[in-house]
Amino acid sequence: MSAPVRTRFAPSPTGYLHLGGARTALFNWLFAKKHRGSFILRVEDTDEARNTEEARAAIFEGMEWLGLDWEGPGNEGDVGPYFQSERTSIYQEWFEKLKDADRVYEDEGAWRFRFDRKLITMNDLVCGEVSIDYTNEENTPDMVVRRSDGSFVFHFVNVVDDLTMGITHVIRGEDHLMNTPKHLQLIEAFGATPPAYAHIPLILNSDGSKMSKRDEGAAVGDYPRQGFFSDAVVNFIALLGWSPKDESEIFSLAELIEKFSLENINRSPGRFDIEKCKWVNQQHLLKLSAEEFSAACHSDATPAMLASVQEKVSLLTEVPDAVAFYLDPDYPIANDALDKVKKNQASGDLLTALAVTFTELSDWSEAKNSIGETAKENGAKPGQLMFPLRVALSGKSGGPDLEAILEILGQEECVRRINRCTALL
RNA sequence: GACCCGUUCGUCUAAUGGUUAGGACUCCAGAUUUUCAUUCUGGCAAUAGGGGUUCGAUCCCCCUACGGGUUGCCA
Repeated sequence: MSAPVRTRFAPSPTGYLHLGGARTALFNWLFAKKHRGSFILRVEDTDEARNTEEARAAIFEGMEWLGLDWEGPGNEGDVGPYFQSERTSIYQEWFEKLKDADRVYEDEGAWRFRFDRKLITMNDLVCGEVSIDYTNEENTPDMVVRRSDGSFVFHFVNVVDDLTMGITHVIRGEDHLMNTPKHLQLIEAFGATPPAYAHIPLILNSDGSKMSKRDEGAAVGDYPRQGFFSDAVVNFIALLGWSPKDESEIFSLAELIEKFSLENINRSPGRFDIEKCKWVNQQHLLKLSAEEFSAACHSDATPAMLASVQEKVSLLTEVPDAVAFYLDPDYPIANDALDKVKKNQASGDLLTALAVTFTELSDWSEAKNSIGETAKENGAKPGQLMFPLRVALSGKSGGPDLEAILEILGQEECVRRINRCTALL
């Protein structure tokens, strides 16, 4: 019988939540949920220069937006505090243990931890068995655990926190793989049992370079205003470095929990592809009910208008543009669309005839049928009239279904827009 | 430089010691939608290179190349 799973995400407040960090958080969260364990958020705010209120808020806001709930700040459990800045007495206490065991020594005011000079082998849940040779002091000099100003360094606090918080699984970026033997040495010196480790591959830019703050897609905080849906972003980053091993690709959070496992995490770094991310977003948008979609849009447009564009957009930010022609009676007709209409000499006459038909129509619900009839009466195929009509009504060559446009705009407005268009031909 | 990890279509990935190496995004072409940016069908496109082991390697081993990571009194 093993202890209940406890995972953690331990970001430092840098002012934004990195996409890679978000995925690390997600994997920890998924693993904890999957095993009905706890997911702890611990803020590594020991670097005072960057540690501001806003910097901390960016983490919480990002996590909330992604829908990852945590034990930690704002939702305290019994292993707090959850800010490293409030844990110095704990570090103090654990540092004494190292002193008592004679594993640290002073060096120019700082304290160094004396490594055991041997081969350290770790058994990573993702990377498998990896060994690092600590017999060579040149390559692995004793590390500073306490600075000359009295503060403790990352490796030390990270290990003490994981131990005192009862963390069972450390899932973190591969950039920490080489840190792990150091952590293992510390844990051994404390006489404690190490957690299981799983190092996940990094996320790179689409050109393979390291993703940093200013790169496209790097900051989770940018996604909402770019029109992404949180479930879609979660879905997309889950697929970067992890695979369900079948051909499914679109999942809800609940389905992800169900399917997730550490064994299915890859070893090689993945590149961020905004196009695929948009496509995943579109798939999630398509799954929403008309009500959910229109609520997500936060738009002044009517539900009918929004419903007509739901399957036409891949980002929420495309919605205002997609419905703009409904709301603006003077919505300009795009030049390229108008040029296409002009290509067919008959367009003008067809539209003029249709304006007459529409005006005389007593039952507006018959509008769509009357298009084909009008075309035939004028010796044309329905398609030759449909396209000019679309352009006349919406000002664009593509958009919602014509029947929806007809219905939403209404008889009078449709006639007016047709006449406005023929005047330009 | 040293050490560690990795390498399947442009990208995300699946698979197996024996497959026409599968799917998805993108792109292109058809279809259908009387309109369309939806949908459907089809197409382009990959096992980094060289050695082994083996009847047979994408898969196992070695070397090289390339990519990434670590090498702080940053986290």
